[in-house]
Amino acid sequence: METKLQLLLDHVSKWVNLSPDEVAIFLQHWEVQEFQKGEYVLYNGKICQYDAFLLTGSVKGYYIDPVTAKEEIVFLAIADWWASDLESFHQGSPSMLNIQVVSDAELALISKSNFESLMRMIPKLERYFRIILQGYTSALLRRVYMRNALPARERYLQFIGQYPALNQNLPQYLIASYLGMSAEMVSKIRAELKS
Amino acid sequence: METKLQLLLDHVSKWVNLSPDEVAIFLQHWEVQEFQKGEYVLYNGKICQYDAFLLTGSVKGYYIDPVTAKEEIVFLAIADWWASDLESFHQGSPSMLNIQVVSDAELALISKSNFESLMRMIPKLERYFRIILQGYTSALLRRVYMRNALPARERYLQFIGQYPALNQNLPQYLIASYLGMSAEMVSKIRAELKS
DNA sequence: CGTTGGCTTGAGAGGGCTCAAGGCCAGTGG
DNA sequence: CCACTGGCCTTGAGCCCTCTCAAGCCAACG
Repeated sequence: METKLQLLLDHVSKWVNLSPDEVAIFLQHWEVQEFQKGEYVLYNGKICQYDAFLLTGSVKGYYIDPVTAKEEIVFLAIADWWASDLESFHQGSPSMLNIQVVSDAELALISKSNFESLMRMIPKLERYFRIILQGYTSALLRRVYMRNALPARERYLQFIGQYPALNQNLPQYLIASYLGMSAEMVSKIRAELKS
Repeated sequence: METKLQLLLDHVSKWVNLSPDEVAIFLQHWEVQEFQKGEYVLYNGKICQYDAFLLTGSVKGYYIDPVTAKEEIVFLAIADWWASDLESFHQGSPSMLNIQVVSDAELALISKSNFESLMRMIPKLERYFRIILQGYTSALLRRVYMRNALPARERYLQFIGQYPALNQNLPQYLIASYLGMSAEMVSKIRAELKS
């Protein structure tokens, strides 16, 4: 069981050093759960019970547009990424998002109470999460900028340059929505790039 | 001097309780600086030396599009908001952003070394910054979603609903860029709303 | 009172969307 | 072994939202 969490442990260890005792405590606070393609990690309207780290597979976070009834991809995640609705998780508010598994996945999950307990027992993990969130906000600002300033083709090129792994592991209609363009647009850009 | 930092202290106190001793330590780590309209807090290409909290006034963070040579607003900030390039500040990398004062402002500034020192002396501030960043990521995700899913008019309506203070204190061509639309578009939407 | 910065208004153009039809697998069941 | 199905991608036609460009207006200010 613990071995599956190695990926998460490695991730944390990039930023903070944990003693063997702390590692043991850390591991006790998590559970690993397997999800199959199509299963939901979180339904919109529900409260997000777990913060989740992806060990394998891929998931999408999306919002259903109430007018057009179409899904809008808010985030995509593969192994080594975090994937949850932080606002709902930390504030106990109903989530706006659906989180669904795109390809069979293993997730490391931590409940709110375990999260709080972990922060109390190993305060330096606050630092880890602060640093992770800093990187996340930077990435999101870039995403906003790209969406506002760049035409579809440039956005797609930036995307495949920055996240080749996402590009290879996810169907392109999800990537299109993530990038804020239609699936047809991605198809046309790809065709144009080949020539 | 210290009194000007009261706004910041109040902000922090919403999330963590500081003892009188800790408050004293906290205050020693900051400096207050006044900026006039048009002055730059950060130039792109430079390393962001300070994390900054706005006490009064307003600032804009923008990026100059290398192709069109136009400025793209990445964030807008007024009193009670944070405003810096976190990536540059924490990683010591050259900033992509310019940060410029829109209307005369007072900023609470903390250097990188003071920031690190403060985290060492009052570790629970890690928690404060983690929580602040959580809220920030949620706001950014909403912004991405809105940009992708909503037409200009709806984005503008959402904006004035959510940030009336920004709408009232900043010229509309900045708001337009922030929302990812042209200044003319905002003008037309406003005209339409009045009728 | 001329200049400058910001807002308004209108005409024309275009990037990207929608809609629709068809192609290409991979899987499933007869 | 092969038709059938569903999911995904492709291609094309037409359209619309929003942009660009241009001109004019108004208020603030030196």
